[in-house]
Amino acid sequence: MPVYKNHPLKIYNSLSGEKETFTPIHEGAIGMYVCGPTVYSNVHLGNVRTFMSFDVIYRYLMHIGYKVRYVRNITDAGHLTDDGDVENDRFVKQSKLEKLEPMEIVQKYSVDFHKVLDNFNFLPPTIEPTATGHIIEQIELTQKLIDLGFAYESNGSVYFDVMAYNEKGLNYGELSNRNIEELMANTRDLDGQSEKKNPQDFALWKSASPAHIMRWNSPWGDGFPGWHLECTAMSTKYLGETFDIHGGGMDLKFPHHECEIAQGKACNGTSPVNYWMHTNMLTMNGLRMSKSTGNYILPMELVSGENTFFEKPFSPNIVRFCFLQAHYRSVLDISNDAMVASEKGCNRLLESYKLIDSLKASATSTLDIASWRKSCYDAMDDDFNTPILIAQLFEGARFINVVNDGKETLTAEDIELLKTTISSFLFEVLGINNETSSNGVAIISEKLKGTVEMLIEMRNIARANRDFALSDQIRDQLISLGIQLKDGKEGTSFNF
RNA sequence: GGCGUCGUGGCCGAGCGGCUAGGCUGGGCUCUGCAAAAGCUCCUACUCCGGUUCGAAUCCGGACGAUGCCUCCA
Repeated sequence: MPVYKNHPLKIYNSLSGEKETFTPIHEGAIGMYVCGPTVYSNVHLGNVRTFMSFDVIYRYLMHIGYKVRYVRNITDAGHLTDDGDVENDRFVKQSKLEKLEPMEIVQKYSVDFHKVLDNFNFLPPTIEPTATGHIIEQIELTQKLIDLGFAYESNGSVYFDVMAYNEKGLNYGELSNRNIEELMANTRDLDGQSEKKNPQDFALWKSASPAHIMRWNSPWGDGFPGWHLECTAMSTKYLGETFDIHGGGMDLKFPHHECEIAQGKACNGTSPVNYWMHTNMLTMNGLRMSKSTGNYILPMELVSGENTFFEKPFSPNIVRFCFLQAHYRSVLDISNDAMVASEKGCNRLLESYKLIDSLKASATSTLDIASWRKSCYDAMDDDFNTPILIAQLFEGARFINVVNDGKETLTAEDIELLKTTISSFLFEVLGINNETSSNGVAIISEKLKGTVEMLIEMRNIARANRDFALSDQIRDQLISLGIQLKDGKEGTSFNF
């Protein structure tokens, strides 16, 4: 029997507003689509949190035996800053600012995006399609929507007709709980909206002015695709007309995901997605991060320490651990205190794990490892509750420590079970990197290691001679260099 | 104004009708030449006001306060 059979997954579905028992369309296989970044600037830390949530979801689904096709797109065209103004193409705007070609902007920030994700130990998606690579599919979809009476052409642009959609008994607004009449009443008039029949109509294809560099030929003249359409085009192509999971940030719910549902239903008559998942926002020091207010930090600035918000650098491992200590549907606030707390906690987990191979097996176990292991799975099966999983891992760390102290006993089989459970959840599922040292710095040099060992030896001689002034001097000077000596029963060891 | 979400101990953060996570900080203990580090251990909170219930942080109503979306945004 496949492993996932033992794991009745519950997923909170944004569409119904309830936790639902997860049933994939195809036995044993899952199609998952997550809206990727628009590569016109550096990835936002909040972006990292969203993608990290889905990274862990992807990892867990595979861990319990599912075959997962994970599609995460890259938006490299068509994302306007203002739907009404063609000249607000993000890429064109940014290319003028940086004096680069639009595709140089795309390349620059795609590279940045992947670099950050590598640093944070992300698994790559199985397919990472780009909008510009799917222009033909988007043109075809646009044509289909026109043919079916869901879209109209106007001045070389094509818009989705929200009223026509609603008149056919389909319900625009079902995901975000919006009422179309109220939407109309509350929409501000924007410049350039005149070519739309209705302010709620959204662009499927945008006509490009002669000055516009990013342009493709279409039945309606030169132009570029609308943002909402690319996700429908790519998800349909790689995952089918209806697929299992679609994810993204909370703020994409409306209008982006709402539009995807409308496009999918209009084209295929069925809702494109069975389970909608939305991650919540990340705040810093209690405030929303935004460039304009200055409450803003780049992922790599957090790692390098080159910023004014945090007193020290934090390794990607610690950031990952911190993010996963909150549930993906909750707002998470990061601050110096929160990061320091995460660093200590994460290190405690990692340090205890190092002891597991030296644990002595006993004839009987006084701890119930099997039921503890089950509670780890229960946590993840309940809408991917990583905070509870982490709490359980701390319980596992305690098990190691009390057995190590001889206060409890474990059989060899239970020790092995404890080890594989911690390692599969901590490293494989949560994606914590076990290769780095406690503060995330890569392996120290042999020379430095030898030097510190020599100093420890000299200090031990001083201690044997009761020359505590000298021994304490060695200890204190090393600590001021960031090298922590640890006197234990087995001698002295050290930590960076 | 419309549609949502949320308010938990010093801090972060789960839980979401009874059994009251976890981390950090702080106290105690063990270890130690003394420390540090580490380990064990202790510290019972749910914005306010009503209501439902044998029983509410958890459900319902209201107030207040935060916050997201409604215009690009993870």
